[in-house]
Amino acid sequence: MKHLPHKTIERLSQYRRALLLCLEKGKTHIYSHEIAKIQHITAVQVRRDLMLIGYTGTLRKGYNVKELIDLIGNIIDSEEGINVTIIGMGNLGRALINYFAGKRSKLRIVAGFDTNPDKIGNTMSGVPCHSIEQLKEVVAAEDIKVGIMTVPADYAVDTAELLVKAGIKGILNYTPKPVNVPEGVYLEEYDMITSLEKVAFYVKLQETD
Amino acid sequence: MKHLPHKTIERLSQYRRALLLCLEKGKTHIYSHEIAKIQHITAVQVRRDLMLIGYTGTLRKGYNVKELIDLIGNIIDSEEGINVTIIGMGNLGRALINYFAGKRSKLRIVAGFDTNPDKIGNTMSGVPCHSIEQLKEVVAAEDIKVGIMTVPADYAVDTAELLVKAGIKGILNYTPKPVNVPEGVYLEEYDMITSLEKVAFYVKLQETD
DNA sequence: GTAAAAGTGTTAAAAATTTAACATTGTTAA
DNA sequence: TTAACAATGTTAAATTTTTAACACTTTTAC
Ligand SMILES: NC(=O)c1ccc[n+]([C@@H]2O[C@H](COP(=O)([O-])OP(=O)(O)OC[C@H]3O[C@@H](n4cnc5c(N)ncnc54)[C@H](O)[C@@H]3O)[C@@H](O)[C@H]2O)c1
Ligand SMILES: NC(=O)c1ccc[n+]([C@@H]2O[C@H](COP(=O)([O-])OP(=O)(O)OC[C@H]3O[C@@H](n4cnc5c(N)ncnc54)[C@H](O)[C@@H]3O)[C@@H](O)[C@H]2O)c1
Repeated sequence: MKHLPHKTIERLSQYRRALLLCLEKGKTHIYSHEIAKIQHITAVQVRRDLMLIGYTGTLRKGYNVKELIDLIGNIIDSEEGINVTIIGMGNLGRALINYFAGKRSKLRIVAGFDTNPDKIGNTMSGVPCHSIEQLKEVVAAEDIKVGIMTVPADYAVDTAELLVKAGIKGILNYTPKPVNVPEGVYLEEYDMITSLEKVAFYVKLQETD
Repeated sequence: MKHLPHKTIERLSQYRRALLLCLEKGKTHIYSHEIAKIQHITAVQVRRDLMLIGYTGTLRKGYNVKELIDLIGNIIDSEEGINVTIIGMGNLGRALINYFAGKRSKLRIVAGFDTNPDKIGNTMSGVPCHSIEQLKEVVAAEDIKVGIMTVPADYAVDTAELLVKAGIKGILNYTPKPVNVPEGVYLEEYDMITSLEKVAFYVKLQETD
């Protein structure tokens, strides 16, 4: 397996999420078309993705849920796991910490940062909130690789720069302000407004035919 | 203009966001390569998108920020605006209401719904919280077209069904549980875990070369 | 025992998206 | 005045992503 398409990476994460639910329900095997239905894609695409990662199901019984979960883990997780931090423990930051807690054993939110003195020193859902001043120090000490940005938009650019300087290798930016990172740092940005506008657009489109 | 690519729609929303910031800063014109830089894409792609919507800039001065904002609005917004509701006024729901409030004049969050009696009857950031029992009624009365789902994952499927039955035409699902909607209802799903796993994957990839 | 059915895996084709190439045109400066 | 420049707009090519086609294999039904 040399080079997985970006879209395949995303789907693998989604397949795993779906498979974990199946496992909970006691399902041991699953067909490509079942996965496809859940994800609103085609069975061919599922089979193709699995082909790319070299997984082969049992003919006529489909895929072994447990095996597949493990294989996807081998591919997208890093063995030792990855430590993550959240910058900006406001509404969204807190919601995210709460949401992520314990969701994936290989993704650990180990620290949060803020500038508000009332928040610094507290822990939220088990995650300690540090002063942003200590970013570099804590990132090094805790071997944090990924940062999630949930600071006010006006601080987005500065925060990204701080993260990069602290040695972070990946940034997930939830502020609506695009930031720049140097080569070697992976950046993902998401704005909920864009998603909502997209939905609104297609609703409008459907109405007017 | 017959058929805009899905990706172009997303980018138009992002261009507008960037342009609005420029406008605030008093910038009247902008070059394709400037927009491109902000969005981490190429200038060609920007020009191509604008070509698709039939906007023509002034040679050597670039694009008129105000004009372009208006044109993008004409394309992606609906004239009368669209009323939106949020189902599940918990951590994420509240954060979203707070975030969206007043962001786009054509996207109005006019109601929220919950099952928790302590929440029903209150308003949050000016948005009234109704009982989920009243969904159909309020959706009709307020002419709500789009629903954002932030209920616990276990209620996602039922909630989607309720929304469809109430006559909603577009759903933005932030629960990690994929749902199904009939033809004629536009569905967009987003799971933050997938984004985080993607970032983690590319960080790992970069480390191991 | 054999044919039909229902899966998987893979190669090939199609479609969507991005990138390149380049013609065109105001602007600037020698 | 005119050549160089730096931008846009557009057609064509390349790339990425999805979909189709189909060979193959086990199970099931008769
Ligand atoms: N709330 C949402 O649902 C939502 C959705 C999408 C995007 N966003 C974006 O996420 C960001 C946060 O939104 P929110 O609603 O949580 O806002 P918030 O004001 O509740 O939280 C921001 C937090 O960041 C802290 N902060 C401020 N400056 C900081 C700095 N320089 N370094 C570290 N921490 C700092 C503040 O003290 C606060 O705790 C905003 O950019 C917002 O646009 C929010
Ligand atoms: N918190 C996050 O950052 C985050 C991020 C991504 C996804 N999510 C997902 O979003 C959803 C909400 O997360 P949260 O952290 O806000 O949870 P939460 O428990 O804080 O909020 C859920 C809200 O939904 C209400 N509710 C429960 N059943 C309902 C029903 N049938 N109809 C209407 N309302 C109902 C609850 O009363 C509560 O107010 C979950 O599915 C979660 O997985 C959350």
